[in-house]
Amino acid sequence: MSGVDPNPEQRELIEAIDGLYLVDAGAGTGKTFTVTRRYANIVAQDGVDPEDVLLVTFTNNAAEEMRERIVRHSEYGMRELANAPIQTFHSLSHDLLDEYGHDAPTSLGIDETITGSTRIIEDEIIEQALFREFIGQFIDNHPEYDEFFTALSETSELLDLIKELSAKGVFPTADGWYRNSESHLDGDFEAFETLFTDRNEPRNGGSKQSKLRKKLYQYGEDKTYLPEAPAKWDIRGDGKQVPADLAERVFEEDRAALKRFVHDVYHAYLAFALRRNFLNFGFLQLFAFVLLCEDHDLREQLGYEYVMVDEFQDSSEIQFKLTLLLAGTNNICVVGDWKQSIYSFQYADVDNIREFDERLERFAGELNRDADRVTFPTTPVDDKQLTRNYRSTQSILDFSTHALTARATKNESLDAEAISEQVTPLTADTDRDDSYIEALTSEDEHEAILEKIDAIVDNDAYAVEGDDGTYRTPEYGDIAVLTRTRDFGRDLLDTASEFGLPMAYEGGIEVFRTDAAKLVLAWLRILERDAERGWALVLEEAGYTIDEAKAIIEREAYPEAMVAFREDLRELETFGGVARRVFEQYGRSGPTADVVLDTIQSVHGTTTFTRGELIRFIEEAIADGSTHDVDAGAGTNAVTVQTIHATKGLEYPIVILANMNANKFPSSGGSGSDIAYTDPIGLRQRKVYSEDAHGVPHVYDDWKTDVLNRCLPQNYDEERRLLYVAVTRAESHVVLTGGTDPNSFLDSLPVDVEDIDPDLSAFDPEPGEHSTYTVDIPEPDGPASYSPHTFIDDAVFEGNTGGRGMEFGSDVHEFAERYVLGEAVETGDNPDKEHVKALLDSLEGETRAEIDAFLPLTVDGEKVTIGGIIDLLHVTSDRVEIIDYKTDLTTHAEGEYRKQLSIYYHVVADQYPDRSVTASIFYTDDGTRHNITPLDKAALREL
DNA sequence: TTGAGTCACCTTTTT
DNA sequence: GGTGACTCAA
Repeated sequence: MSGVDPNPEQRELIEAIDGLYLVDAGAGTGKTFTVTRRYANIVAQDGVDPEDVLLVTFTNNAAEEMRERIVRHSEYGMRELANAPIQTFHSLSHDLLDEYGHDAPTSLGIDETITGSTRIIEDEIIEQALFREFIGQFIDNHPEYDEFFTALSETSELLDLIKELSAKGVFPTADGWYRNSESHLDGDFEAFETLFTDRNEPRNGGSKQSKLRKKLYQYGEDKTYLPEAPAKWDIRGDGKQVPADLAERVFEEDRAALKRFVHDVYHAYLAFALRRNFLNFGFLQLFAFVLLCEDHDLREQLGYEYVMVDEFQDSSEIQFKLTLLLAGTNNICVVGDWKQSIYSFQYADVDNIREFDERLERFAGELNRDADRVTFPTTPVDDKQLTRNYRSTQSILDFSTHALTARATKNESLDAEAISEQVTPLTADTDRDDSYIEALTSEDEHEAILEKIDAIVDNDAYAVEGDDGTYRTPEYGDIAVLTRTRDFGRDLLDTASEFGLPMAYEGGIEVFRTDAAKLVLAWLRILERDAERGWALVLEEAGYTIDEAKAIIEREAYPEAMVAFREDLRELETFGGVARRVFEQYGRSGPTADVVLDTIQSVHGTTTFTRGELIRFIEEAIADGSTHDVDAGAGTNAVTVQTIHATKGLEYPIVILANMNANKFPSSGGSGSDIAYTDPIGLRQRKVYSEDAHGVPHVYDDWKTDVLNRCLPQNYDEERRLLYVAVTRAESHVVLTGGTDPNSFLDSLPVDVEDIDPDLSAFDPEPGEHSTYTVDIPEPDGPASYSPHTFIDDAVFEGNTGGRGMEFGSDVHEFAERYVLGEAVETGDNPDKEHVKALLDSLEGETRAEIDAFLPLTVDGEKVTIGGIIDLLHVTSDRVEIIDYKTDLTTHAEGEYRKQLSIYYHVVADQYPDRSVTASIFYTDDGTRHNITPLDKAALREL
């Protein structure tokens, strides 16, 4: 980092405070230093207070850091700056809506209000659940859109689309689209045609077919088109190119109905969210934007005298526009580095910074169309650069620029010259340059990395700069292993632990997707009900073939040692104990096992989960891929492992960029595309709906969509920027590593790749400090009035068991089904099965079952068959509660559930005439419970 | 040697 | 859905 005095470039920026500035601040150029000094300089003026200066960051941590550093270098203290607008776009939007936004929704024709109690939904999983609830109701209320829903494979695609639209400033009003945002939905044919033509150029001087024609070879493969779809030969033509008029044929399509559908879903979801008193991050900005657009007085009153936006390459389109609405003068300074834009999946738009001038002009024009909203001149924009790098050596900086032109695939054509022209070269501040830049591949990449780390540590040749500027030999804590994927980091961590090398993972980890967690889950399932899925995994782990395992499970002739182990486990009192014992048995002692253990212990420590509930918790965690934050304890001398995304903004003396493997990095398909205006933003009907001769709905693929998708080129620019970010984290040395199938980045970077055969037989790392972990456990779902013991999935809870529940797994369900179907099935002394059998036997009338429907019931003397078994029947001495757990409203609608529960209600009420019977649906995702007023028998018969 | 067609393999990041 | 290794033909 730069010293106390700014360098000339920095000084120039610190002192240039009036006017429009676009600052290209490369990695390690002292950006935060400069921004905080500039802020101090601005507020040092007479008549300028911190309230007049808006400083936007992208994370709350960054905002706090800014605040602290400003305090150190300005006359203002922490107290005076506590309320200064140094914050993220999201928290700023939140504050604005809190104070002024009560009626903002009316501008979009929504009669709901935003209040101080409106929650911000941060957890994606929770929002998905709310959206599912919403969409279930929407489907019920809008039968006219059935055909669109039939054509969707996942309704969650709609949520993704809505979030993307809100990030791009496309909002629905009561009967149309806000301002001119509809144009985004139609796409830009000219831009599309340019792409199309480019991709349709024949190659090798005209002798080779165009990329597009080759791509269209697969046209129609694994697809079902309607008969009017053109044939493959018609699409591809017979020359080297695809017929030029294909662009028009696939682009021109009447999307009016589709737009109406998206509009209505979008608008209804906004209303639903407000009615349910929540907003997501995107909607926060959406309403803040609407508020600032509509309320001219507020905007003028608010208009900041100075605005600075840090990390501008991470901003989205709506955030750019918010910046313009928030600025009262042209004293705007945006600081960033397009080369470090790696968050497109969070709707960051790299063109905000790359094409700043053009966008500024255009956005200001759009905002000023019907009123003077941007009252300051948008030119001239003064470009500034920070080019002195205080982090890395010159050879690392030079190497890093090659990352931006590295080929992502073997045959990728990219205009290296054009890219290089956009790169502002950085100059290292240090004269010293004895950097190693190396690359290695190995059949065992993990072990090769360990060997390399061992070779680096305490090796004078890899000296690193110490705090005092002198050079010293490196230790574990100087090294970071960066990877594209979490998976690789996690596995590497386990290998390191196996060999005793101190290493710590930092960031979110999918604890329950680890092998260790899956082993614990398997044994829990075995303990619970000798579940097949548990035994299968355990037997496979022990080396049995699939056929052998099947035979063992079939005959329930489990290996003796395993049965003995199971009985051992049964003796243990806590789940933590079970997990620990399983890890001992399997020799799992690595950090991943520790995290799993910690997580399980805290789950059990903070709640009173039953074993079945714990199983379900783990199953859900696996399905969600939910992550738990893992942090290395401060001050530990261990190698750090992180994903590249997690490492942004940090620096390490030595960087090992691992997992340079095909299909992993770059990931297949690249990371998001830059095609915002040519693409009609996902607004393509993928499939067409019709009915066959029997009236059965059929879903067809839409040939135009298929072709259109193939016209859009793959874009690996962001993957290259990731590579760039990784390399520029390094201060002194860089090592790239790959496995047996290295990626083409390795081929095209100017570095020799050595294939090595690691030998760790004599490996004896110094003992380092192993890190400790903290694990965040989510609160369990469920209403407070219910003890977790009543949450028994697939269970019948009998009063006469004295309050103890029994849990039925899928094998019990299967038993129930086959029993009803009249198959000869044995309960095998399984108490659960006997219990179910008793229940089924107790039902009056002839039982019958159909495929996928296995609990036969009699209502009013008539046989009724319904699919699915009720989740919980809670029987006590004076009441019976019927509870059905739902997480998913997409397949059924609430009305359907009401019908099902009503049937149960009558059956149960008949069986227990002396007790009060209630029926309710419990939505496990948001923990709400809805009581169902049962339909009466006459109404049921109608149905 | 070059190009068209065919086929097996793999699929992420998180404020 | 995309890549790259493969086969076969010119």
